Amino acid sequence: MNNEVRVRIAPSPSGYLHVGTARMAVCNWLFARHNQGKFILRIEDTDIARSDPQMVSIILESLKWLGLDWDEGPYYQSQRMEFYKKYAQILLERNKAYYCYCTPETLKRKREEAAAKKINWVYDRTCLKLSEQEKAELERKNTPKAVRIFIPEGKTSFYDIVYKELKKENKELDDFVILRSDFRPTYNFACVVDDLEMRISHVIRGNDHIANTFKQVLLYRALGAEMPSFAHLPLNLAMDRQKISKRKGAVAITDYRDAGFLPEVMVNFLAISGWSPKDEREIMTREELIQSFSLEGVSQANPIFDMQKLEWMNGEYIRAYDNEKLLDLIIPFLFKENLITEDMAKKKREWLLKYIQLFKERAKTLKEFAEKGKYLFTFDYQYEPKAVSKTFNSIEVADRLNKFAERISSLDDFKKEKIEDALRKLAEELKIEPAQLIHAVRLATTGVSGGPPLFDILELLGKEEVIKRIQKAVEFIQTR
RNA sequence: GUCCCCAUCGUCUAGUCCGGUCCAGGACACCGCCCUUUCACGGCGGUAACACGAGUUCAAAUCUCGUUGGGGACGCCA
Repeated sequence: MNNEVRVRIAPSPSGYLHVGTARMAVCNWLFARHNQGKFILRIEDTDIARSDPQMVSIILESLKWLGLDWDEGPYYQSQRMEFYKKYAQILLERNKAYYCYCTPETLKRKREEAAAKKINWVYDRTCLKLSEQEKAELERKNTPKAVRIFIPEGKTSFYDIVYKELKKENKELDDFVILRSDFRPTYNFACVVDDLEMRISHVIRGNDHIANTFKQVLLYRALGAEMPSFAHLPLNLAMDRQKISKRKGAVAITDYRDAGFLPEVMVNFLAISGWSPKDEREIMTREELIQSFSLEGVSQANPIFDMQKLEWMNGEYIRAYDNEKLLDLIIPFLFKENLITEDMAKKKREWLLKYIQLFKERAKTLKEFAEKGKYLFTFDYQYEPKAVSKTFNSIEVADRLNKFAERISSLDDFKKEKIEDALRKLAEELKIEPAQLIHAVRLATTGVSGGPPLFDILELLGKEEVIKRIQKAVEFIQTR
């Protein structure tokens, strides 16, 4: 099984699961599932200072939430140090790498000097030119040393599934460090060693890694190893065409979860951002995505992350969702807003299902259920100022509301049809448009001017509550 | 400063490999109409793009070159 598809997602635990990383995870996962391959999770935590174990659990949680199950791992680079040492040793023995005794301070100074003169800096190979005597002397003094790869002359090229043939002159590259003076590997080296050891068949990652890939190809060559296939995917950008960052809105996948987006929407949306199935489909099930996904269909230009389209898609999914399942997803949001108690969640399930049905066509996110329908859960709602001046514009309105309250108090069966009958009849008697009364009642009982059909709302509120609310409004109008 | 990549409606894209079927198709957003007590949903319709300039060709969104614009990378970060 040498041609088994094995892909990986390799987040670094220096932050939450970024949407960009999540998109890469989605593409890798879809590619693995499409080809009946393996999806491997590897945590790139060689930078101890910037790695946080707590972040690891958030990343795992985020991947699970998205439903991107992995077949192997998580592997931790911090626990694989012997591999990196072993491979570095091989390169050293074959003279493909050499020790560098330069201090980071010296290198930084040289780099800055070069920048000041506006010249391109590559490592000047100071330590490659060291004589045996000089080396012995440095060794005797126990000078810290890093390991650098030796970049040969020539050019390096590789075939990218998305970008086709990519090449670069080796002189543009420098002898980069592969092992730090404390023996920890650098990113490019650890990445190659692990991809090799894990028998990764396809490296699918962001196009910001193209420059790294040249270095990695050189590493594979130096090791005499066979290379995986590469596919660099375009990067999602924020609306201003810059990289998505915290300042520009939600970056962590958990932020989207907390804002009320469905995991299947995130997967669907992330999948079709930068990739298209080539037909007119956009909303696709997980199975359809797996079935149609291919790296050949990935575009080369960086797509902008379109929040409005994400919201639209979330709304589409919500509308298509089964009410029972939807309710279970919404309940946590109701808790968070303190709209219901555990007890109510159990006992008022039927009522909550009706409420869900009413707001289903109006919500773009799960969170909106808790926001738009808030007035159903609390008596402590405010009247929209604009609607007040438009609808509660005379004392007459208070009289009409009182009359309506009287009418409904005599209703035995507080069902929407009956309520509607009562209201229309009253409007006729008062010689006003039913709409006029409807708007007044809506504002009185909900505090807002729009929303689901009024009679459904009233039925849901119940007779006593509606009457109480009308009284509240009447008092409000009278004291204006 | 050096290098790499990209370029179709405001946004995501189809078409580009294998030039003619494209006075460029779909979706989001926007606008209008219908439905309607409202807000939505839904239905119908509309505005809107081949970055620019050369070249090749009977014919170019599609091929070539240049310009411009955008993105990315240049660490003992990942």
